Amino acid sequence: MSISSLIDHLQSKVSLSALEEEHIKYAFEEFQLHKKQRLLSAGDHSRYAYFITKGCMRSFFIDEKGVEHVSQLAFENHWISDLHGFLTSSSATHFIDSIEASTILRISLDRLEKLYLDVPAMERYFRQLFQSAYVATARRLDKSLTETADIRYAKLIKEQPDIAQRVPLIHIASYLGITPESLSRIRKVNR
Amino acid sequence: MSISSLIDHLQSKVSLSALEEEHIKYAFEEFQLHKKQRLLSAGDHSRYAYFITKGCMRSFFIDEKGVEHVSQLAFENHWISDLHGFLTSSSATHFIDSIEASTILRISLDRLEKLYLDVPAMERYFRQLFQSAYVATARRLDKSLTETADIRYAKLIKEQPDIAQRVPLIHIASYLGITPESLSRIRKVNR
DNA sequence: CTGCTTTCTTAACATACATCAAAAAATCAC
DNA sequence: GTGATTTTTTGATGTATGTTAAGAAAGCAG
Repeated sequence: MSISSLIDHLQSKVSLSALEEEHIKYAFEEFQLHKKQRLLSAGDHSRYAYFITKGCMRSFFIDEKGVEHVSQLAFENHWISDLHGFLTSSSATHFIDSIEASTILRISLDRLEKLYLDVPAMERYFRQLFQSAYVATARRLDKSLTETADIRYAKLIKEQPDIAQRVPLIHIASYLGITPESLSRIRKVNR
Repeated sequence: MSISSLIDHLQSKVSLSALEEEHIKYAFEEFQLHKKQRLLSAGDHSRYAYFITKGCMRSFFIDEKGVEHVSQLAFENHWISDLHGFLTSSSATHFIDSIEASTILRISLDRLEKLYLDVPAMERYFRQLFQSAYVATARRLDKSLTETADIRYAKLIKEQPDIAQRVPLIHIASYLGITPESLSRIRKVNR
């Protein structure tokens, strides 16, 4: 069962009693996605946060010119969601698509808030998760304003070598904030 | 007393008993900074998180070429710190300077962790704070990779008109990831 | 396997912003 | 208030990356 991946992941960060595990298991629903399937569209009511137990997902938005911009790339044991919409129970600004066939666990905001009360360690887990996510994003922002694209690409691949294998160039380029043509040129030079 | 600004701010987000307020008051130390004073240098042990009750601060790092890059601009009722260093009890990557004369409350990691246990609402407060900070930073990142500097400047000033009054152009430019010369030209066009 | 679609590469040219330099304006220290 | 320092402005020129276009390569459906 895919839920045990989530339990293992949570146990690696905070400790949980058997009863607490039951509360958690009860709060999530599991489902499958095949490759390149849409999970959420901008404008949809953003009801759920998603935990990936297998596969690879991306979130992106579409600008006024109709161009896609990838905001997140996420693999196993990571969360993906339209957080702003989810946390404020409003509509999504971002799309979420699978890149590979994936197994997902989802939780609604109601259930998550209930879980914070039943399982205080979950509040701790999410405080730490958001802390780390904030620090990581702040660093990514520092770099995006400071370093040239070729350096950002080199560091990304060094930190997450998976990405080069599992994510098409077109999405990596978008994640780095450059065009596929530019990334293709960057790759050529480093070859 | 400046600590009451913090208590008011916390009460606006979570509810606190009189006893809990006492725990909080006990955990913080207050001090003053004059204009353009250094609070933390890169390489220092990053011992504290700082809450601004009055004034204006910036955090920045210095790249290999010796150029400053502003990461955060913060006013009253906001936090500023070298979060990575603070949370991992390691050394700071960023500098923190006052822009205006400021009144600051500081808390050490030890005391904060104790506070999480004595005052569970603080864990909730920080979970929500990091949640919001993460969402805001993720949006800023989306924009920095997508929009041109003149649009980012226009939106920044629209969202935080204070900044144009209280922060020198040189630091706003850096915060936007452009040179002062470029921001000066952007301002000229919109005049 | 075969045609169709998507992804990747390459090239010529365009543009946003950086760099360098220097002067004007504002702020600060005494 | 006066000179020194910092900040802002302006101009000339350079560079990283975007845009447009088109073909090559890879992946996919039947």
